Amino acid sequence: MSLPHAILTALLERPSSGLELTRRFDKSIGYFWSATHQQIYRELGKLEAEGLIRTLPAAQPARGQKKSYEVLPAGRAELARWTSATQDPRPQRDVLLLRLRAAAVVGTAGLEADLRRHLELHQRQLAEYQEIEKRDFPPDRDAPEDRLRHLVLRAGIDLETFWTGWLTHALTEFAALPDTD
Amino acid sequence: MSLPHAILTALLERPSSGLELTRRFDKSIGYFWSATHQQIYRELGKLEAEGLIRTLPAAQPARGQKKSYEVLPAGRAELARWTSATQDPRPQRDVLLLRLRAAAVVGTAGLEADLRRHLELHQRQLAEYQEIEKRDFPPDRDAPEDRLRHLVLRAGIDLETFWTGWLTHALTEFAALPDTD
DNA sequence: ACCCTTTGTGCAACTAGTTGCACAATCGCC
DNA sequence: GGCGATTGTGCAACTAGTTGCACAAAGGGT
Repeated sequence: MSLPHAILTALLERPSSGLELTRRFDKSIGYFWSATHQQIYRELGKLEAEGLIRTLPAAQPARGQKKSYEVLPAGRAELARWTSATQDPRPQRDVLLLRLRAAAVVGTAGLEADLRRHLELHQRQLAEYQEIEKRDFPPDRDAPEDRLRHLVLRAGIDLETFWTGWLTHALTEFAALPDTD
Repeated sequence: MSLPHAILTALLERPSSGLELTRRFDKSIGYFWSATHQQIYRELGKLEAEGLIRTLPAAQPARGQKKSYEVLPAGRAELARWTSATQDPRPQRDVLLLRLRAAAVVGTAGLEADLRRHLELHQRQLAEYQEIEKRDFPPDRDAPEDRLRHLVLRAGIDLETFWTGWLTHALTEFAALPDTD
């Protein structure tokens, strides 16, 4: 049950229309919570029905007509409740590790190329994060919200650093492996 | 579409019944792919219907009667195909990071306790992995499958190391923060 | 005036994963 | 020999996320 809360957070940061939200999910928010525009529209409908958000004044009713939403007090309260409630981490699921384990049984043929591709993707992502860090978090900034946002970005950077490191190591291991087929 | 392949891998490592699979998913496999017994039984049924696995000889038909499965050649082929096929990483989703971002907007009240709890969980997990590493991967072992399995375990260890480190850092940041409510 | 692209909203159907429950066999024990 | 715990299999209903498509409005070019 996290998508509605992701949307509430985004709308609190800035009231937006469905498409604007979609774009923001493709960028910053999507770094740790992704969603398609279909999901977002559906969820906006629900949130409005529940009275947690509402459309901004200049409300055109028509389809294909821009419609912006803002968060109501009830929405903010719900978000605060959710943020502070204890939650268990959701179960791990990582396809790549699963494939590696499968490769131990059926052979590593073909896997190396995809590892290389993943490495590139993670390197690119890491570079992007570091760019953002340089741009948005110069060493002097330290308002509380900035510190929190920076913390989140650090998690992203450290995670990508882990993946690039691990994948690099995995590839050198692969090079040393006999060609199991 | 990874659960069937996780099951195929597990069955290739050792033919098992539904409940045995469930236990193994709770342990080693569950470290990067988790599933409930209900999911597993359902999937076993599908895999059998598709001709990728079959029940072992001493087949009791009755309910509440143990039933073991083994992988058929078609199943092994499918697993090999899947392992080597290129796949995009699935979208990131991390609730804790999302909550932190929400906290930047609605305040950090209550979050700290849960961060502490998560830290403990990750520390415990890390200790468990390190235990396994010491037990199962003494420095001399290096058959190809062992190297691959070790690689997977290293990923687990490094990930947990990242999380404990990051959470520790997050908690010191929290301590320095004014009490936003 | 017409068409094509972009922007924007949305429904429907499907796949994957979760939760809650039911029920059969077996084993130990009192 | 009946009773409760454990082992084992499974269905049904639900929630979350994905994929494929439809359609309306606005702007730009020719």
